[in-house]
Amino acid sequence: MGDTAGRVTRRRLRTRANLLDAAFSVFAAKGFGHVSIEEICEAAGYTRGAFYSNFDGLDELFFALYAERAELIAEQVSGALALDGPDLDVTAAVDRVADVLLLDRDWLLVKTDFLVHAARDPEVARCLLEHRARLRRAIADRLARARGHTRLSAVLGDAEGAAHAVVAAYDGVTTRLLLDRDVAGARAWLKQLLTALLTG
Amino acid sequence: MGDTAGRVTRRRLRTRANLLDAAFSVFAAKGFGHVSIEEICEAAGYTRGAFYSNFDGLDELFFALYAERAELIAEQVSGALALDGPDLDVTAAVDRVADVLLLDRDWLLVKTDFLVHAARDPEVARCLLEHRARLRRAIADRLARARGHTRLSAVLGDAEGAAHAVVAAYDGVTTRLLLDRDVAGARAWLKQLLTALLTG
DNA sequence: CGTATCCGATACACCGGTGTATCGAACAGA
DNA sequence: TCTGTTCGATACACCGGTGTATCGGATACG
Repeated sequence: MGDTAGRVTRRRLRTRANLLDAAFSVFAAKGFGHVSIEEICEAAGYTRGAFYSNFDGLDELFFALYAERAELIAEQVSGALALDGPDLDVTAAVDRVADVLLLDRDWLLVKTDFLVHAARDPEVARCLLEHRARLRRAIADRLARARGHTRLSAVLGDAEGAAHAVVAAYDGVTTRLLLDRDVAGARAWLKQLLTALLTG
Repeated sequence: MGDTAGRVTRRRLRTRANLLDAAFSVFAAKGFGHVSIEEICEAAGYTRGAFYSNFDGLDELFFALYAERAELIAEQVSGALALDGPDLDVTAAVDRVADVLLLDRDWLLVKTDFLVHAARDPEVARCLLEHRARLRRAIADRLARARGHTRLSAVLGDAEGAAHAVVAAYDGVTTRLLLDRDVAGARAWLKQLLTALLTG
């Protein structure tokens, strides 16, 4: 915590990372709120001593965990969006983004847990909203670049509106995937939905 | 539980209902998984004795609670769909349904908690999927009836596909509403999305 | 190497929730 | 009103997780 000027400490980083990894699995399996600190420590092969030395409590760990993974995903999405030249068709980008977004069911589980958490804590909600806004902006930019080629549906308004729709579609498909566990189907369905929305 | 042939019991029904009502508020406020049996009892004005006399545990109560409310919503939606004659335009139905679906934030919170729960328990998931399928069928029927008037977007396929899209849009907007708490905005946005999807 | 520092394991006291068994009060039916 | 049954309050034993304080071994650095 109080990193006033402490030594660099190599071991600490490893155990912290191990705890985070273990926590991810446990959270995905049982859900935040049904997980004890001890469970995580056991899964990681440490004792509570290690935990309290690295985190203030479950909430902080959960938040750190989410932030870490969310950042990772965001980078992947940005990468997938920026991949082709300035004026290729949207459908290719849609394919790549859909593949990235619906990669890992465990991540969707944790993400949804975090959503539920944020829904009850305005502070956390603001943070999540900001993160989503960043993603949305990336999408909107990409859509704007493609405007010359594919006319966007007029009902959705500008690129910002269309980006909102894309995110909504993603969230909707996520819900379905959480229930039926059909990743391939979800991807196909997401692509179809996005196509319907963007090339309407 | 073991209602072999017990007397009709009038008081029991009231306390059970009271417990369910209180549980709804508590679950909405804190989220399943952060709620103790005692909290619910306290909120309802009973002791654990009453609770264990009516339910086997938290899970059963939560399930009963969800089933009760979900049934209620389903009826309201069916009503909103059936309201007009056999061949009015979809937009009116869309308006009414959107108003019904995004009525109560607390319900969305509990519903999402339940989703998260179902996502980790195939048994529960099957039940939820069935419930969703029933709703979807009602929507598909309604859309099929309107087909003569408004041509459905070809990308979505038949009425079933379109109904899937409607549900996905609803889920997506729900997510957003959970975060920004803007009910009016969410409704407007849902209507816009559905319009874009159905009249594309 | 030596050593000052850091990290994480161990032990301890504590608390809140759980589930059950029991008993008095409320209630339906005659 | 009387009575047998049901409901729910109370009391009890119990457990699992929490957070802290302490200590020995690991680690970076001179």
